[in-house]
Order: sequence, then structure tokens, then C-alpha cells
Amino acid sequence: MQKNIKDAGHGAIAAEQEASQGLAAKMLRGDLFAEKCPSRDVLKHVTSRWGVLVLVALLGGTHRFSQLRRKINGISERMLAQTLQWLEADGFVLRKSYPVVPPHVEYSLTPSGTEVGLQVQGLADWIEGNLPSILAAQRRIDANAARGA
Amino acid sequence: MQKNIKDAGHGAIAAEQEASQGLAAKMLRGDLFAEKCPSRDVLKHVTSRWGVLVLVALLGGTHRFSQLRRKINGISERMLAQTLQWLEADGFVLRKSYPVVPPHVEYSLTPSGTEVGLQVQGLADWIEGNLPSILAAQRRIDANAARGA
DNA sequence: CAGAATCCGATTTGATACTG
DNA sequence: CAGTATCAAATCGGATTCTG
Repeated sequence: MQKNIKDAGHGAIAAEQEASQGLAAKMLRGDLFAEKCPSRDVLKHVTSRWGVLVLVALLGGTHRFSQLRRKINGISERMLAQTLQWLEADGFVLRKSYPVVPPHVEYSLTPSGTEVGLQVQGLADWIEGNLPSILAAQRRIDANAARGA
Repeated sequence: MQKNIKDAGHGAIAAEQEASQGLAAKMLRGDLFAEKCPSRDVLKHVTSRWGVLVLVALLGGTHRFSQLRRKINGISERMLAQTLQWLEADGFVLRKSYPVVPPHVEYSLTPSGTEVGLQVQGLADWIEGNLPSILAAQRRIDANAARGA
């Protein structure tokens, strides 16, 4: 493999698809299985450790920074800020800053953000709802593994 | 913060919920907003860098190790093995090993795995389908930021 | 309050080489 | 083919400190 993948900016999908499917410049959809497709970055932000939680939290409505921090138990200021910036840069989160004496900033989902939010909420809900059976399966499996797979 | 969070095993949800909602030992559902809830680990595996791709790939049917490796462009052997083990331990992936001369191993989704798979596929599809507009939004946003938000 | 900046340990990830 | 072992690099992520 070459080392110069650095130049593969956003035009990557086009190049990638052109190579694999012969499509022209007008790209219609991303391909997560393609190594250099920008969609991978978006997926990375959304599915980052805190991305899912932030999106689900914001589905509940506009929140302030410390509101989110309290709601998402265990997140640090650094990671919350970072995650919000990623999601904002992708156009999923809208940041509104009010120039008042004690700073006041509100975060909400854009229409686009609401759509991804709903997708990840589906996943989050499924996991929360099926946790008991997942834990049971985990126990069955490594009880089995312990005895020699 | 204490350092001994190590002891917080799987009983964490019960303790967590008991503390916040007064529930008894019989846990009915996980809570991703709770710091020590095991559901966070499951989410971590599923949304890990390659977890989503592996699940979506397996929705397409049974695959062998190297089939997956070829399909999921850019994944290393190490990470594919690791990811498959996580998903297997959570009961999402079924590993069948045939004791033949050139080793032959097949991976498929369990019923439970198919369900999570469909959830993540929803997300994956949305991202792939909306990539163009996401990229456009990204450009608008940092063009704006460049000029001074 | 809402962050930015810095320090630094813990994880993750990837090449590479080796094995049943 | 289907991995495991090992090492080095990159990144993640938290605690702390500082600012408007």
C-alpha cells in the first residue's frame, strides 16, 4: 500500500466509486465498505464513545452544556466539548451562543441531526431493552468457553 | 473519584437503578445514561470502529474470515479477529469452525445479532444515503467558521 | 457558565512475523 | 486459511488549570 493517502480528501468517494463502479463525479451515495470514503468519518463521529449518547440526549430537546454533562453520566468536559464540535461540524448539532454575562450556550439538533438521532436511538433502545438477555447470553457463552469451546 | 470501580461487575445496573429509581434486583432494562451500566460495554462493541461494518456485512449472510476481510476494506486481521470475538461474546455472532485441513471457519449472525444488525444498518444506510448533503453542510459550516462564527 | 489548553496514562490500531 | 504474538504508533480520554 502506498503511503500517500493523505491527499485523498473529500473527493475520495468519487475516486473510489469510479474505480469500483465506473461512476462519474456526481456522487449519489457513500460507501462505508470503501476504505477512504468520507462516510467513515461521519460514522466515527456518530458512533464515537459519546456521540450516541449526545444525540439521544438532544433528541429530548435543547440542552445547555452542563445540562448535557449532568445527563450523560461519566462524560468529561473535554469529551463533551469535543463530541459537540464534531457533531456540529457534520451539521447535526446547532450551537447557539448568547452573549450574556454568565455565558449561555444552547445545543439542539438540526433537522439532519434529528434523523441520525432517531437512527441511533433505535440502536440505543434495542440495547437497553435487550440487556438482560444479552447478559444471559454472555454468561452462557463464556461458561461454554471456559469448559473448552 | 475512587479508583475501585473494578469491582463493579455486572451487578452494576441493579445497583445503579436501585440508587436512582429504587428498583429491586430484577432488572428489566439497561440505562445507557448510567455510568456503570453494562449496556455501555455492549454499545461500545457494536459501535466500535469495525463493529458496525462487521454486523452489516454479516447481515448479507454467512462469511468466512477472509471474505469479511476483503469486504470490509481497510480492516486488519487483528482488528477483525478482535471485533468478531467481542460480538461473539455478546451473543451476536456465531462462530462455526470446521476441523478440516485448510482451516475453515464461518461467521454468521445469531437471531439477536440480526436484530442489532438491522438497527445499525439503519444508521449505516442513512449515512451512506445522506453523505452528499452532509458533506455540503460541512463545507457551509466551516466556511462560516473561517469567517469567524 | 462554557469552554480552551496542557499534561499524560490507557486503549486502540496497525505492521509484521509466526503457527496449527 | 485462520488466526495469535509482539512491538510501535496513533488516538482516546480524563484530570487539572486557566480564562472571558
